Amino acid sequence: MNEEKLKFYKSLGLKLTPQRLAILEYLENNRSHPSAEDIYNALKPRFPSMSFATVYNTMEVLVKKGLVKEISVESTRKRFDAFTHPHHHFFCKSCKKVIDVGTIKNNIKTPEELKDCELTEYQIIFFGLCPECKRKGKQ
Amino acid sequence: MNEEKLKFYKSLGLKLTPQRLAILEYLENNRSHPSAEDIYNALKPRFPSMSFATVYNTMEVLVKKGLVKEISVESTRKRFDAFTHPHHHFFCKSCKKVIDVGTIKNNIKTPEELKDCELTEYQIIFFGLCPECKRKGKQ
DNA sequence: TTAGATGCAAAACTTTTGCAGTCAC
DNA sequence: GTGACTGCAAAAGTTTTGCATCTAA
Repeated sequence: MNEEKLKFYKSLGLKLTPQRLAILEYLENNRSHPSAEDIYNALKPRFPSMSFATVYNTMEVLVKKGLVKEISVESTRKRFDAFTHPHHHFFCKSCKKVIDVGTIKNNIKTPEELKDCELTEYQIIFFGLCPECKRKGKQ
Repeated sequence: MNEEKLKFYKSLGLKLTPQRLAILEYLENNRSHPSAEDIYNALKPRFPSMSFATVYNTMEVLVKKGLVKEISVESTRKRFDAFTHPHHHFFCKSCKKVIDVGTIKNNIKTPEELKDCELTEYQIIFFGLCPECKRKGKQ
């Protein structure tokens, strides 16, 4: 990880432990929208003593700092997304893969039903089968 | 529940046990997008012996028959929606309430990234604070 | 009569919590 | 040195599973 990034992370008030750096590095090079377990498994070889508590704690901090988003594609576990530019998602019902989708051209207006709400964002999630699962005839 | 509905449910091949009828009735008059526990708690008084297994089993069947949808607004538990006309959702980050939103006027085109996928549907979820939580200054 | 549903309990899976020890700053 | 982080283990919350019993059709 380069100096600039390290400075940036420190400027956010993050205490940069080896575990956190490893998580940040893993997320940087990753568009797979990993679950907590994915992160844990990926880092286990380098940090055999690392615990789930550390993963969850770190992810909570990163979400608070705005570096990571939780996405609600699966209804029974969290998936994390470190690509924070506005975009949307596709979720494969068969293999649970998530694919990034660029922003939608036509702007979506605030619906009438929500005029008294305080809106912070919206997500669009497409569902179906990814190319691989489609080809394999999954459903 | 009227005759017509009963016939309709039977025509789907549903075995209509008292518990199932109660769940169907509960869902019919309900736009709160209940969790499994909400359903369980609502029916417990009438069916003190009912179990979670029955709730989950029934919901699985109803989802398969297309009478109910699972919605992914929370990432740690399922929420069910028995209103099957096309629509979208708002999720209050504070009180977890879900509000129905009508379909969006401008059609959303299939994104280029997904041209090789088999798409079955898309969901739009708005996030923020509902009017009550906004007024109370929640966050 | 019987395929399929129920109820119960145990297990599985994911996330959260408390706390003692440790470490980045 | 100190506040924040880590690791561990236990607990909490949700969903799934196996199986004996029961029941709607």
